[in-house]
Amino acid sequence: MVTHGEAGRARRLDPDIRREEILRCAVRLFGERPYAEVSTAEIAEAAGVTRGLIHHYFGTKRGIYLDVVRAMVLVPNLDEASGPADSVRERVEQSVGWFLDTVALHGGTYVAVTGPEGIAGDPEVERILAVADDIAARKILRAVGYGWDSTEHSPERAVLRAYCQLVKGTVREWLRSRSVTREQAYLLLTEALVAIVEDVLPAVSRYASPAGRELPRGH
Amino acid sequence: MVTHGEAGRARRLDPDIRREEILRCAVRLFGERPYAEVSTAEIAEAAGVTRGLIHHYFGTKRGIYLDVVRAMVLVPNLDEASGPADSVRERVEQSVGWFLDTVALHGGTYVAVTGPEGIAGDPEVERILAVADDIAARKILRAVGYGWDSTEHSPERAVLRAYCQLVKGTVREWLRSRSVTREQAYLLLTEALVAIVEDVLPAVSRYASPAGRELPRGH
DNA sequence: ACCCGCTATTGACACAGTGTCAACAGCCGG
DNA sequence: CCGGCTGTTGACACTGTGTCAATAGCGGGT
Repeated sequence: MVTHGEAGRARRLDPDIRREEILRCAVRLFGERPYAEVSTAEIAEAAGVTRGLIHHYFGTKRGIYLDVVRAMVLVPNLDEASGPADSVRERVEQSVGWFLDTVALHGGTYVAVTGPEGIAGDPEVERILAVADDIAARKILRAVGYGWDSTEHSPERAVLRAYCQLVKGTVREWLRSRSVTREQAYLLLTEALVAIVEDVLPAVSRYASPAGRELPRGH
Repeated sequence: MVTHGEAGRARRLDPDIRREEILRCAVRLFGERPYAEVSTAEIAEAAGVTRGLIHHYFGTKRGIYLDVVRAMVLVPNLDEASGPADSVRERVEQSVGWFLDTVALHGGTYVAVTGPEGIAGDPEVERILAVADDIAARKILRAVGYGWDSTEHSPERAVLRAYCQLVKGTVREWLRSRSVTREQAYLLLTEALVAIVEDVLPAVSRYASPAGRELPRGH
């Protein structure tokens, strides 16, 4: 069952290489099975090293999982998608199409990590996912023409972060349950985003910032 | 730190009562902290019993957590919301408004359980959440007039399940981050659902079932 | 080519938390 | 008052994580 046939002592490698190799195995395992059911011993065996080395490089099991999540969630880069497009709808369609193609590459692990089944139940994991959503939200805002200065706490960004949840849910229905086709997923995400951009964002921007109302004085 | 001042042996109670009491404590603890950081010993202490009793009633830690998730996720009952409404938009607005009010009651724990931070990484947990989403999806479909026979695998239901993710994400932005107001959340969920009902569902229904296309011959 | 130091890698240890189970003891009927 | 039923306990075994001094592979100096 050992991926690497190496039975004896592991070759002495450059730390970066070794770390990379271990991470690759961890990504695969955490994609196949939920967090609790993957032991550090298993990761070590898959990587052809001993358990001690895992902790040497990543500290704790949570530590290596955080790196796995980071690796999965920071891969997509929406910037590449922005081609020449005039209407909001065209830009939306380009972004959504590009995202679906990208996420299809990493398939299972992306779904497992972003969904509820892979998570360790750690605030740090939540933070990483939240940061990734916020980055995505900012990029989407820029892609659809709402590129002005929006703070992280602005309702515009918040709306787009919520939209990211719709995206994840849709990808799950597409890749895991296979209850919608890629075309149907594309349709759903496109129409929803168009509705958000055209109907929700303008109205939301007219409201005062909720933080500004509930916490009037700085502090 | 013991919630119940009872130091000595716990009173002999009716199993249903005891079970209920333990579950109440577990709901609170799992709402405050992520799964991994809550030990069975802690739940036992909070409930004023010993750890052995927890396992006696719920089998495993996972077992009690599953019951917590079930309790949280099956509370909302969308049927009550359907009042006299003519247009699709009115029905959508009623449903969304009712849901937001309901979920506000359970606040923290609902968000913790449905989001990625409370989960244990168990397929069973995923299944419970999926079932809850599917129930909600079916109810929404019925509420907005798509009440005909839709199988669990139908793209219509899948689209609504994905919408449930948007709902959760929005509730999180509202209750946890406080980056949107209830009105903004209401607006987002309403517009998105209207777009789904009016634009996405009709188009999705025209497509052939994805399972039918990708798995032409049964198995 | 040899040795030597650096450090990647190991194996054994300690510990926390879960799950099991026979024994105990509170409540109820006779 | 006593005997059983069963809710409840405490001790045990086990799995898996995290720590650390000891080991051994590789490169550089001579």
